[in-house]
Amino acid sequence: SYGSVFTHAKAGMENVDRERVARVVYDATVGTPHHENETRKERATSKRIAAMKAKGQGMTKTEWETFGRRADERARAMERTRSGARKWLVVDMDGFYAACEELYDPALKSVPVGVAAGPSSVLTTANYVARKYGVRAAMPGFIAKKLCPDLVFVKPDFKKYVKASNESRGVFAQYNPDYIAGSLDEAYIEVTEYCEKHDTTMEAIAEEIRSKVKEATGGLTCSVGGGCSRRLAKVCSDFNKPNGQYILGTTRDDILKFLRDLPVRKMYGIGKTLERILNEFDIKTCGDLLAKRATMLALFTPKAFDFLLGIALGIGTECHPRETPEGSGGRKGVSKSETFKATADKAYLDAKMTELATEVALECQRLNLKGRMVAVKLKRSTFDVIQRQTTLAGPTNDVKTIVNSALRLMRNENSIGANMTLRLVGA
DNA sequence: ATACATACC
DNA sequence: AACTGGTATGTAT
Repeated sequence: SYGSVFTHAKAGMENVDRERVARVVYDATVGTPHHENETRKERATSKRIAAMKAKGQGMTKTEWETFGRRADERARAMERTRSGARKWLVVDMDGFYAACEELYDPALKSVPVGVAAGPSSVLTTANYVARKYGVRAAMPGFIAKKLCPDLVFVKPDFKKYVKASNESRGVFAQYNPDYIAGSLDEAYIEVTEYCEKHDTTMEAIAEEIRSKVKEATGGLTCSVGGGCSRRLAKVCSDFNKPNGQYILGTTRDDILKFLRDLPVRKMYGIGKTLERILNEFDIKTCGDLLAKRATMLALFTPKAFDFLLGIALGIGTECHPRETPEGSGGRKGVSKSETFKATADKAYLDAKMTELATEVALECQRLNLKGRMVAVKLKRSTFDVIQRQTTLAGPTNDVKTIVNSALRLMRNENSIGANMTLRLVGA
């Protein structure tokens, strides 16, 4: 499991000794509750795969032919929506948090750095020196330390990141004030109009943005991808990372050529589990995905099929999310959760839940939002997650209502298993 | 509507 | 010994 999470290609990790990383990670974790839980989840995925395979094997030749025809029809229908008229850029800062820290302490540039709240919590970023050892974001600190004993831990300091983020956003706004901020270190910018107006190209703008961002932030580098949809621009932003750019042509031919040998895992939305499932059906690249469209139609849900076919053809929403009904809405949820030393102490858990649910209510009030549903998340010492939710009479952001609902949901579970030991609660 | 899994940064 | 936190969305019932 860890193998596929921690060793799959990430910028700066091309020459990593994957075997060593897999071994170190395994040795450090085998037998732990977390590892047991991962194994349990893997077995669930295996079951899912087995069911899909059985379904496929149970189908007659005629049924397969029908799926083949219908998959072709769907592909033709999707082709009719291909336009290629828009120009999207995605800007992604390189090793953002770590790079920000290096800005304030240049000595960090030459040593392996991991940004994490503490030496045993999870890394938010690793600098490129650390990545050579296989250390990367999302890796627990104690494993990172095993891979790279000289790793220097730096605590995250969001003030630095917000400042740099705002500086970079000042640059994006010059090209389109309606850019979409993904996170602090990522943005989607539509430059169709800008290219028209200034008679320029995505390539030229990408160069400009990279140099202006470096200037505005006092030295941070970023990578830029370009294409006719957000999805394609996004993959391209990773193609020449760090401090690089890649602009994909906008014709069908350019796109299919690019996708043919591109591993499916590179695409936004395909993670470790879906990659594993697809691999089981001999689908490794986006080209394979297109070739096996009949299999996908037969075995995946309609939504999943549309998603995968869109990836295979390189067709995705080219418009701004505000132009679609779904994208026009604002925020959909507010939550707070906290991990602590596993305990069954009801008084402690009650107090924690009260504290977190209160914060959620106050955050809703601050944002002027009301919710219709309260959900709690409990994580047992065994790492399995329990989620319970309740629908309220009407939208609210009242502290008492939210706290009481959350407590009731948690107590319901607690009364079932008297020995429930939790390591996280959230609302 | 509810429970839970997956994915992203 | 030790594996986050926040948000969104998909799947299954």
